[in-house]
Amino acid sequence: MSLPYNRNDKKSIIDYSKKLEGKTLRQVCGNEILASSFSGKGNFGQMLEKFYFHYEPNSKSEADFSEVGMELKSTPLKQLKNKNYRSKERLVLSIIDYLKIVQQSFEESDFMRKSSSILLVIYEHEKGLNAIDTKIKIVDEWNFPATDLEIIKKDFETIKQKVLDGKAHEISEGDTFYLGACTKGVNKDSLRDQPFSKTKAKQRAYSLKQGYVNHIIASLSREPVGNYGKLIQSPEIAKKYTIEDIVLDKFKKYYGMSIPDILSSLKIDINEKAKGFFASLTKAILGIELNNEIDEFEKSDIIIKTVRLKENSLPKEDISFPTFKFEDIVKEDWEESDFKSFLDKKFLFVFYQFENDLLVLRNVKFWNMPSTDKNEAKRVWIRTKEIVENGSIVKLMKGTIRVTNFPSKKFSKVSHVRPHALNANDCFPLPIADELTKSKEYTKHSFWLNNSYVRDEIYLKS
DNA sequence: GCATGATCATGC
DNA sequence: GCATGATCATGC
Repeated sequence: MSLPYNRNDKKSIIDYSKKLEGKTLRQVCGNEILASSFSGKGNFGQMLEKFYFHYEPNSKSEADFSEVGMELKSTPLKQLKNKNYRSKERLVLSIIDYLKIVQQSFEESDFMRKSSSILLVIYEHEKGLNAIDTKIKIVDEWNFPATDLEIIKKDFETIKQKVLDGKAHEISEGDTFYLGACTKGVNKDSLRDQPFSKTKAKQRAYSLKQGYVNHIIASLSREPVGNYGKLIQSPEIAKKYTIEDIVLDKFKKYYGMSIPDILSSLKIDINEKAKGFFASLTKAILGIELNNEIDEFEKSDIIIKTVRLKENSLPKEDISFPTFKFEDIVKEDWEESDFKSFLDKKFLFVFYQFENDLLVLRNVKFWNMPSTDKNEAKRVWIRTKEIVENGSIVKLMKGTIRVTNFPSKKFSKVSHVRPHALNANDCFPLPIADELTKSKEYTKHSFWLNNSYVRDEIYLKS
């Protein structure tokens, strides 16, 4: 069958694909799709390959357009409340073969062979709309800039090293910066062999972090979504140093210094009372202009947490996460839960400690949660879900005092559940009315990391 | 002095 | 109007 494009000519493929922009699959190949077994309800990527590009969806180890080494990928956008578009999810690439990766260099890796050139079809996700009717917004080829590729190469080496250490089962997305190793499979529990351990490991795929996909979308649409300042100015620097090296190096100069001393040393004046004071101070130390975002952190989905330690080294506060909806948690599985997706990220902790009334910079740490502690967080999450499912939120203590059954600090050393609301009347609806109070709503709650956990496992751990 | 529940302040 | 990070109040 003759194709409407030439597989040996990259430009021909791109030109043909560009015709998708502004259209839906129904508009460009609706008749074929409706006549097929998909009947308009298939997965967007599969329909795109089969009915627009006319090849069978496959999971071969070569790129989809192997003749020109270009891989076809589609990815959804979501619209924010402020009408701006962002990537809805990470971009999942090829499966990581644990047996092969240990023998591959980055240059000859599956990642490079399949994903160094990507033809991206970016479409608008709308809840309830069939994939055949979603509007295609941007179509273009993506190649990684040299600096990003150096960072991705280091990410690849990090993943490879974990497999070499017999720790494929402990891999986490938070291990790396731009290139992640995300779980993948129909069954999330699907397990695979690894070469240097008898423990089976979850199947994982190379993936680009959601923040990195946002960066790609902004670049391709030529509509900058914000102003960015860079920590790394050239591929040569990216080759020589990791993001971690650079960040630690910038902070180290100020270890032991009080905030007023750091401010005067930086020769800047930031309002110490302002809400974003610590975020501004971090940017200033990193040499990023205050109205800019940190390019490398945005692309890496890094969460910065500033912690103020008391003189006895216990953080003054626990660390909160966004409130969860009671109606959502009962529908979620742990693997897909919002809480887990936070704990899978990479964190940058900045520790200050009180000395009398002054805060002194102690140190900074990149951190992501070890898998054993994630199991502990899972236990907290499951207990919370059970309580909401059973409608057993409130209980009586000593016959009169009302307390919640939610997992407290005593339940787990890692995490607990606590109110996070404007006041006690600031509520979310309950899927099942509370047995004791008969109420169909309850004060907004969120998951917190225990301050003692932050002290013992993040601050004090070398 | 800490755990738990409650609330505040800011900025988008 | 609400999310988010920060802080307060009380009782053990």
